[in-house]
Amino acid sequence: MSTEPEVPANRAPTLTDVAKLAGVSVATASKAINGRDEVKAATRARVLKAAELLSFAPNALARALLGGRTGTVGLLTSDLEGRFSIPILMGAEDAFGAGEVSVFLCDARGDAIREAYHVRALLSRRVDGLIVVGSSTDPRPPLAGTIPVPVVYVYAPSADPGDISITVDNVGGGRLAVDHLLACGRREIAHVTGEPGFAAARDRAEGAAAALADAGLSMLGGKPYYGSWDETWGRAAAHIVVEQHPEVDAIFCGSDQIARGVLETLRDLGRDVPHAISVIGFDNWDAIAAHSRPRLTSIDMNLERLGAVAGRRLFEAIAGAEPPSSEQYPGRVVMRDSTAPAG
Amino acid sequence: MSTEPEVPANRAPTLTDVAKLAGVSVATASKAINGRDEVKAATRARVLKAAELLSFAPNALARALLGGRTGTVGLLTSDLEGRFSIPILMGAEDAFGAGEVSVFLCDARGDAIREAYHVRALLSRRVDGLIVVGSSTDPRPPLAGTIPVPVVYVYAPSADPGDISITVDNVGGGRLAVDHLLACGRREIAHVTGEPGFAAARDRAEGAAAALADAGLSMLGGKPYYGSWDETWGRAAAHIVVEQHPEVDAIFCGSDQIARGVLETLRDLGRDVPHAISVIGFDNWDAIAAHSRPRLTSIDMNLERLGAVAGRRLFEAIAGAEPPSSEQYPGRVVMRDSTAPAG
DNA sequence: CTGAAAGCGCTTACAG
DNA sequence: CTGAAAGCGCTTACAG
Repeated sequence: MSTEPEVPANRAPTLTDVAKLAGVSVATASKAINGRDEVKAATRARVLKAAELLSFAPNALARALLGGRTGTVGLLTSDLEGRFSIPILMGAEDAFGAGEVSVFLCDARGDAIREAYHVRALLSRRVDGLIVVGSSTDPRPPLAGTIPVPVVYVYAPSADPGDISITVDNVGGGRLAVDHLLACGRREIAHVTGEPGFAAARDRAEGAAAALADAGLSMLGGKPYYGSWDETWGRAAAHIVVEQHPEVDAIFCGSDQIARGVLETLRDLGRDVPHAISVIGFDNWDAIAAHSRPRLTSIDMNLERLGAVAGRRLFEAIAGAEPPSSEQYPGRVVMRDSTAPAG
Repeated sequence: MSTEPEVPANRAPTLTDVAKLAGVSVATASKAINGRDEVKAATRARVLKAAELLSFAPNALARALLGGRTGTVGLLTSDLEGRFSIPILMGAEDAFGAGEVSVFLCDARGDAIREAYHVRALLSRRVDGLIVVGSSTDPRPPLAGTIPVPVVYVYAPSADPGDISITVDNVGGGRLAVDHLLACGRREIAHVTGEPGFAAARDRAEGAAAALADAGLSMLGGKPYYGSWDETWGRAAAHIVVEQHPEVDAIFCGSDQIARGVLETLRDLGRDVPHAISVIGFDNWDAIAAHSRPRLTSIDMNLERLGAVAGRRLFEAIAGAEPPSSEQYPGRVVMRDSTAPAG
């Protein structure tokens, strides 16, 4: 007849194949491979060599079927395009990737139906937990239905205060920006920002106002210049501010794109940035901030850390730890060349 | 004694629970749930109601253990940060998400060790296939080791021509850009681009040169102005080009960031864009292209489609179709305000 | 049309 | 120290 190969070519080698090749039972092979210490050294060596020979990789599905835990989590984003999701996602992936956890990525595209569909699929794959990444800092509705595994919301908090949400401290971020300008000796500070419909805009403005109040000052014009998040508004707003308040010596912008527009207009007007007028942005978006003239000082919200924290909290919750409560994280100032003491 | 609940509270309901509640065998419950037609309508109804009642979701792991296929694929990126990966990833996620396939996301961070580690993990989770997303268009080494499932490389081709690679046609993209400028009646065309160490730079330049040659023209200065991919180089290069070739009437830029810098310098110099000089970029990066002055015409490489194609090809390969061969996809011109006929 | 039995690849008490 | 047996949750021939 034909020669009988130890292992059929067309399928992944199983523990049975390894055991056969090593001349032991599957039970023993299992113990050897998993480093249990009730195995004679010589036996273990034989098993490991056999596994090596067959490039055996234990079937994680079979394992999961037993253990209860699968070592997988779902990462649910509502908007991959938005650049805020990406660093968060990287942070989370990193927090897990270091361990034994694999991450399912699902983009709901901002659609509740798609989201529900994805959740269903993830649950049927028996993920150990879920991370929900929002695309704005506004609260979002909690996941529909009863979710039998821990869930951590990140960036956008869940509207249900009972849920675990890891968010950015935008009020603190606004404070940070203004405190930096104050440290540069600025007193006549305007705030140009995005749409007031966004919590991010309102929160940053609130923080800015509070920092100014603490210094006995108020915002130039008495309130923020609300508009949109882009450069076009930044350019227009700079014209308005300079005209209405020629004494302006600093502008805190709600985004780097706005700041970029402000910078361009100030350049067109021949204003000296950073000395006559200092400008600080928000987001620390490298592509925008690192190549403007001058290069833009900005607030970085440490989104990658945020993702990593979310990953760790989920991990803890899965491990059955005390359900962690919600947390807010502050940002930091990244100095470039658009802010400096008056000179 | 105590009341006996139909299902213990603390674990996911199983098919056995459903069967018990419906008063049938697990075999019958399975058939009912899977829509096999050897089940009496009334029985099926009872089973479905029971499943509904328990919010039963079939355990995908157990299913996969049988069927051979898991309905999962691995998406291996080398650099999530790079903005090229994201649209590709969205396209792929979309191609799969529509079906029954879930996607594992792994970021190797450009590290071969991490990559090997992730591949190992994915294989032990028995993914049905792998998509490898590169971060530049330069060929990359194929995955190490023997991979027992289909692999599709996207954006960066595998260095092994026997592998399936889905890539962007950068030569064609360079052609497209120059053809557009020629259509605008331009004849004195310079090419400012990034580092010559990148295949993307060389390929686009090659396409540009070919299109010019076809029109009986050659590049202003005889060759591309190579530099770096950022705005700073764009600004510097524009000065150089204008000085060396005052007759310049169009500049093809190897990236939108370069183009943005070029635009700024031309503005500083008082040159009328698009009429005196037309400028076209590459990448169609909205944040950069849509807010410049004037807004930038650019080549879009349709990366999301690229990802979707990769997803479909992998799908076909998994289904056992003829191993698809490698493919290259052209881009398209996205008109904004920086190119126009001379006026 | 329905159900008892075998089996997917593994791990874990439990004997020996 | 080693192995036979049961079982994780499901599906699929095979009887009835």
